[in-house]
Amino acid sequence: MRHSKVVVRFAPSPTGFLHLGGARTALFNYLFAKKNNGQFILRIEDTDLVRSKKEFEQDIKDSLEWLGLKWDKIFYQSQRKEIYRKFLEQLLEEGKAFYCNHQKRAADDGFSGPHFCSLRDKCGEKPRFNDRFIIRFKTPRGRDIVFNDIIRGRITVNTETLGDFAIARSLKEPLYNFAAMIDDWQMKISHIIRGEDHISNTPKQILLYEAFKVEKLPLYAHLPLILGKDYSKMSKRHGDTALHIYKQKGFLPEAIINFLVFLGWNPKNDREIFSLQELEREFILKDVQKKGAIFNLDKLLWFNRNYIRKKNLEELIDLTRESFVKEYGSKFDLAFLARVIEIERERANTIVDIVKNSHYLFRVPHYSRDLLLWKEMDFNDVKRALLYAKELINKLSNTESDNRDKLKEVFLREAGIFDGDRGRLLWPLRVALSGLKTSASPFEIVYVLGKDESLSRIDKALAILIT
RNA sequence: GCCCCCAUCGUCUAGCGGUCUAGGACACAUGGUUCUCAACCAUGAAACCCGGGUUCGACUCCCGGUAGGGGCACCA
Repeated sequence: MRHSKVVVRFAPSPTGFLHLGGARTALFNYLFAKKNNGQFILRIEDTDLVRSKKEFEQDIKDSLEWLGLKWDKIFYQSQRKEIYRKFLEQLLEEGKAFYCNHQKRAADDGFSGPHFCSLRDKCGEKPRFNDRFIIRFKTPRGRDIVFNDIIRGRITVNTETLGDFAIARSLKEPLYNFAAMIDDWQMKISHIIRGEDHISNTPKQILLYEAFKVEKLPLYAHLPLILGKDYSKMSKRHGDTALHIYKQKGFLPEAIINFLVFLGWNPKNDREIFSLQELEREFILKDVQKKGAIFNLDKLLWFNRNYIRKKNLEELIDLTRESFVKEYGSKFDLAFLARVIEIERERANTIVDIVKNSHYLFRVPHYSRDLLLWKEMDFNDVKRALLYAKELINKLSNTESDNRDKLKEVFLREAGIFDGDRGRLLWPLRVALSGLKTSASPFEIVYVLGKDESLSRIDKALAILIT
């Protein structure tokens, strides 16, 4: 089988931050390109001067880079005005497009639907300069436009439902359907992979290809949308949609990628964890689902936990160091930080959790003395336990207190003598050290805090007991 | 209103006419492990939208309903 070169594009308009849906569209394009040794183009569709913002463009590029989706080329529609103008003039000259000065159609009170303009047959006529004219495509009437969607199969749309759609405000201001088609054509895009919300644009763009007598049309694949919990198109009211928010909340790009690709695609076996590199090999476009998928935060968190566990300590330090400094100041050394992360990573869903949950390791905790009580213990029991713990820690050699496994072994063994209920030693000790109902184990905390700080916190606990 | 798309556990999904007493993952429940939390292990509850066909046989094919989604701009 002969294949011409695969070229795909992700074509966002910089009118908002890159959101999850856009990220997934970009991902599928990227994966398809990689899988087929093709090219992945990023095309910034900034023809709408009013709504397009530099800030959003930057956010899109930053987010894509963060995810690791590198583009091979980048284009800006705002820099291609001359190209659009040339083709617009051609269409006008050939009588395939016409000027129209009809008012914007009201969409508020009941749709009148697409329409065919009464001016469509007066093609050659130049507008008088004091009228406001736009350029419409002269849509052929009563024809079925058929295309074969890679994931949906045959889709048929009759041109009667299209009407004479607008293709430009003026020769200098092309509109979406026109600019996108010209670019897809000129950039030799082989596969157009985009959201389901573009299905209705596809026949319009096909009509334009035909108008220019283009022989080889791109293939289309329309992705299902990401839905909110109530099944409607995901939007702000379903929670965060902008990708940078997820970065900020401590999600790893690996987790986002893995999660996003599984919203609609799977390898048809039980495996769920895939790196981007693995996906580049495994991804099969036609296997993507037709049905929209609901965004499920729990599953994302599960992926994220997975990838946090896969990270080595150095990587996690790099990822969190800045946040730690911001949160707790810079008065700690790297060795200490490494230990903090080592014990807190196990409980973290996000890398922000690692930072936030280790508060008690940086600050001396405050708590009420009742928290020190384990089951039927009274304060005398607590006191005995804490004094015993003090003794234990004092006896610890430096090599012992620096060894996580050794500490665990010692504490677990010693705790065993407390009437067979280790909680009688470990609970009060853990609370004395952490001030928390839930935290890492006391021996892990000793490992992080060291002997001196641990002893000092136990003394504080003993002091609370007396008051 | 018109057009298009779509339909398996709560969610993401496997299934491509008999192997389905419908499999996995997340979430949930119970038990185990355990100083707490997390993790881990075991177990459990949980689905083929409805109605017609086709067929010896339909979750799987066809048609029709219904539900859901998307689109219908001088936005992209």
